[in-house]
Amino acid sequence: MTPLPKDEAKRKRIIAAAIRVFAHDGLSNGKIATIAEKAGIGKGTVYEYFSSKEEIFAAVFKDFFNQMIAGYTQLIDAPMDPVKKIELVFDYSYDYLDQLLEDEHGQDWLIFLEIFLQGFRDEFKGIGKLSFSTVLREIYNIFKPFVDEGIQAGVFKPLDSEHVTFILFAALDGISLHYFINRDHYDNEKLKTITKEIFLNGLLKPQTEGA
Amino acid sequence: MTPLPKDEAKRKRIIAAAIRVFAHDGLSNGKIATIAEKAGIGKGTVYEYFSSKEEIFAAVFKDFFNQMIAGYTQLIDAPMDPVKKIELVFDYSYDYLDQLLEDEHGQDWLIFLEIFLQGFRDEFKGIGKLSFSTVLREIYNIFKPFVDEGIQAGVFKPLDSEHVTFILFAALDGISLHYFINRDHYDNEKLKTITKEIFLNGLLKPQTEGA
Amino acid sequence: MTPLPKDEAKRKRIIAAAIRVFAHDGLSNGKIATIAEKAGIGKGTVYEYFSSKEEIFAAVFKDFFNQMIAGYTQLIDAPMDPVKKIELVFDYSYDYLDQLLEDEHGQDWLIFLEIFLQGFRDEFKGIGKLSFSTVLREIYNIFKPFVDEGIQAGVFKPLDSEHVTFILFAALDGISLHYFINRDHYDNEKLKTITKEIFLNGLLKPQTEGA
Amino acid sequence: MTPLPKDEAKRKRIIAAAIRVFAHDGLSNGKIATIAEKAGIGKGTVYEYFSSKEEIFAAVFKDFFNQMIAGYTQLIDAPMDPVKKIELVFDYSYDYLDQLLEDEHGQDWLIFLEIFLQGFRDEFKGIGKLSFSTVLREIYNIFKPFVDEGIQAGVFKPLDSEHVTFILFAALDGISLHYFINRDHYDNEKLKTITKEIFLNGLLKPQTEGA
DNA sequence: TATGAATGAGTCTTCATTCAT
DNA sequence: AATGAATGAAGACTCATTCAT
Repeated sequence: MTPLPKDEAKRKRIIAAAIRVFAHDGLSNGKIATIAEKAGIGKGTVYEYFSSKEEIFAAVFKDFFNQMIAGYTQLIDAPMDPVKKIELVFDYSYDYLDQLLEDEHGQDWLIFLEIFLQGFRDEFKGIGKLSFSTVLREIYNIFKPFVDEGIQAGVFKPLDSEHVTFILFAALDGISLHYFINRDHYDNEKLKTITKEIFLNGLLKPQTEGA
Repeated sequence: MTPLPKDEAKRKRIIAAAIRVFAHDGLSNGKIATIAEKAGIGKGTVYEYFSSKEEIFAAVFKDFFNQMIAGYTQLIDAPMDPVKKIELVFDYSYDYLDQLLEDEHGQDWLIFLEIFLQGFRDEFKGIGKLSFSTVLREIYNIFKPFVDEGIQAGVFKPLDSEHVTFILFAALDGISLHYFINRDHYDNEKLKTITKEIFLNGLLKPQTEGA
Repeated sequence: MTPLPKDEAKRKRIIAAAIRVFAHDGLSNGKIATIAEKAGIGKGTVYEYFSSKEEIFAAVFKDFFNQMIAGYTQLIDAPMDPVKKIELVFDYSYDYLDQLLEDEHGQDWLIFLEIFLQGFRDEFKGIGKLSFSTVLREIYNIFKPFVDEGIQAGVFKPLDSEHVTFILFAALDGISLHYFINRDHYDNEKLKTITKEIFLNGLLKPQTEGA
Repeated sequence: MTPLPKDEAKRKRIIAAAIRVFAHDGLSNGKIATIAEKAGIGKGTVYEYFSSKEEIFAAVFKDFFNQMIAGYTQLIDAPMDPVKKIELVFDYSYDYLDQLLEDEHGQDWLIFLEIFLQGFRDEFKGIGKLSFSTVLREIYNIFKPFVDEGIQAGVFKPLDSEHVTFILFAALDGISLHYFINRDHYDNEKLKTITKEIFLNGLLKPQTEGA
């Protein structure tokens, strides 16, 4: 029916509005009317760009991961010592969250959980438009190259890099999640230091004494 | 109002049904009618035991964490070398999930995310009956004693145990989450080994050679 | 099925409770559970005495008018000058209301309106168990004898006593109704005086001067 | 929330439908679905114009009294001898009811009682949006000017006009109420005559003989 | 006889979606 | 292309009534 959307900027505005609404109110409780309002357009117009609420969420889903992938990729791309990179990733995660939670859109981060939850469910039910697990593995693999690099260089232990990156990202994700709600009770700098202490040393090949 | 009826078994049945329904369909989409049906009772009867959908969820919330706390506490209680305990906790988590996901109630685990999400949101909005972050810290603290123990014994690095336990549990949680959806792509045994390798060595005090 | 009620006192207690509940909450909003509670019995027991909510209301209806008829009849029965009787009736109505509204059951009087309304409706729909209009005419007729008496004695104008009593009671009813809600703004004694002044003089045969 | 849609005609249709439904079925028993159906619109549309059932009733309430006030005001406004006015008011009330009850919407009048009852209750509970007693006094005061006029002119007895108008309207209201259900048993003309006979003569200053 | 736990029919209300303008 | 009024399917919750104890 609808041939194709037109105004790409408006489409973006809808997605941005949807992120905030879904994050704040949840997927079920987030209303199309609210999204339209926040996007500054009429309720009916939303349906010129997306054929259903579900499709809006799919777009949010895609957008969210694209941004995430872009963020990490950029971070990782710079030529750098693998140890430094890991440190960078952890520092970045903590600081990114701190900055995110500071401003008025702090809650936007909840969209991550919402996506996670819905992604899980859709995958389980086999109705996911995108394979959630595939998207996740795509992200894990961002980290894989520099783990490989570190192993190759003999700095990291010769572990299976696929599994290592899985653990790294999963752990990082969990820490972000918990930091999100508990950051008032913990010290950013201490967490950074200890996190790196544990993960880095866990990864590092023990120094042959005498070396 | 309702001075709570007596049939405690029926109450449990409702909670059990609610876990499955909320996990499968989400908090908003899970219908009271479905819960009643799964519990084998009439729709109205649910309201003899809980005054609202929200209250059912609160009961699920409480029940879930009590079980979780009970599970870990039991695991940790046995007198044992701190290093072994950490190994045990990680092994337990992987195996527990494997077992959980095996049977027909595999999806029940999603209730965890649902609780997480709702807990976050309620806390943000200041309407949480229970402080979600407090409950979480309660769980972190299950692990704290044996981290303390390990530090005391000079086996672990002398890090701040409060922050260490936070990181440990948060990481474990993230790993569980991701393992949940991706376990088909990763090897249980390999993950166990590598996880312990990283975390344990990260925690362990480097052996002074010659000592 | 149910052969016949047994404990007459309990039946009365139920009706008394029902009056208060229906008056306070309305016929639709008044709950059987509340009635049972106020009557100090179990919810199921109510159904041993009345087969339905509607039947309880019918009993309240009957009870209410019986009491009303008894009250006015007693007042009217005493041998007395017809003019004095009218004065008595009006005084009685104001004072009765004042006294009624004083105590904690002040709102009970609302049952009157509830009955009125329901009586109207049932009569319209032809489902009234008792003919509401018949009951009302029964009450008008309590007043008829002394209007007749007054006319006979040549004190009142020779008007049709049936229509006069209708007007008298209907007016009295309206005045009670309005006094009920507005008594704070009007002076009891002034109202009494003026009411009698208007109605009595309206009824009284003009004194032939020179008499 | 709803910035009230524009179709004022539709709003009126809903109110008109609501009057009939509430009058026929009562406030609690009158269903939104029925109102919508009678208004010829969809169930959901009702909520575009009113945010709740209660608000519909409030609108009916306001509408009803506005009409009543308008009716009496118009009647009273014409320059005329105060005695004639009272006669007019009483005649008007009887005839108005006769005409009202003639057509198919005869029952609509029951809404008056419904409003009365609800107004009472709300006022008692202190939840009335409009003060019911205030609205009533507003109506009493429509009559006050011509009572004053009559007293001033020396035609009426020098009674307190505030209390007189209260009694007049209250009595008139009661008479209307009872006439509503009992008009089949009484003669319109006779009632008119006798009513005026009683009230007018009750009010009129006795003619000084010799004058 | 008395009870209250169980029940499901019934109702308000919400909101994604449609469609006439 | 944009809009928002109209819609009805869907769902939480209430409560009169039943019935096993």
